[in-house]
Amino acid sequence: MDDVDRQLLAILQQDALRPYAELGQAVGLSAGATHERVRKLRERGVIRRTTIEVDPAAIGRGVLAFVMVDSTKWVGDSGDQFSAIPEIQEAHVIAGSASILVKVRTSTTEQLQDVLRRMYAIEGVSGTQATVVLETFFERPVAP
Amino acid sequence: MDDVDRQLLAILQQDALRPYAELGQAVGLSAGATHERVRKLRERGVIRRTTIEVDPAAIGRGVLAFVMVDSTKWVGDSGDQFSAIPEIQEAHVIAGSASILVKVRTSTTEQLQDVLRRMYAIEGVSGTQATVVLETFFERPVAP
DNA sequence: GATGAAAATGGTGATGT
DNA sequence: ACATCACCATTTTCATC
Repeated sequence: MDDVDRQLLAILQQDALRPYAELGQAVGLSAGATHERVRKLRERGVIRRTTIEVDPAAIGRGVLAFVMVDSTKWVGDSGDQFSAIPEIQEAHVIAGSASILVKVRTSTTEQLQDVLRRMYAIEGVSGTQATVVLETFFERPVAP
Repeated sequence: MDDVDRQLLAILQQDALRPYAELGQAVGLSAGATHERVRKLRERGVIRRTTIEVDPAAIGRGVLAFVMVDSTKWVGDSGDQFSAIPEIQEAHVIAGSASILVKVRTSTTEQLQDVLRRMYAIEGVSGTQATVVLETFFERPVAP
């Protein structure tokens, strides 16, 4: 993980389809050497996968909300329960007054309400506190 | 935006490097037609870009926190101020008691503290409430 | 590790239905 | 809007340094 690797990651985050020849030119390496670098980054798991960024509004997910989930029981291993709700994009165990923080995307606030209902059905969940997003300033990849 | 488009998006989210021939086979189209579909999805902005998913811990961003930011002034157009802090991965204007919610990734909690310090320097910011993530259940693309 | 070139593969565009 | 095909850029591998 030297500086060249970090540069490659930064470029690939912006456009993962750039030819190795161009990539190499940007970092001062041959296409072959660049290919080898990227291959190893994948192998080591630094690059988890190549994916596409989809506009949430275009696929009927225009409403974004963060929900703090309170619980009475230990919910540290109920990740699958949250994963079963497709509208939940992220779920984290947190330190603080609440237990779980989830990021939810729905098409309407009614559907958001329905997601809350389904979360209450999870064993141990005793409360939710939803925060609706009015405007997203930015969402970007982690800077290497 | 029919069902085929949604299928294509779902597959490409998992692996954006799948050949068009394979993609087409999965949805019952020729490689050429599939290529055309994907091209239009890009053109329409449904697909924003193809990118790589990087393991945060591997690039020294092992600490994840969500921070509620309180403010005394209107901060609805200070997105650039937050954007200037590279450790901030997301920033949203929210409804509720706080004004802004940001997602921060740092290598240490000391560095997290430093990010809070830099946020206080933003005009109008009057308080922060950080919630540190202990474990991430999952983070996944929005389901089409 | 990096290089450079050869071989395999998939992207791209024209044409026709 | 889709299928087929031909061409060319890119990926991928390998011998070499």
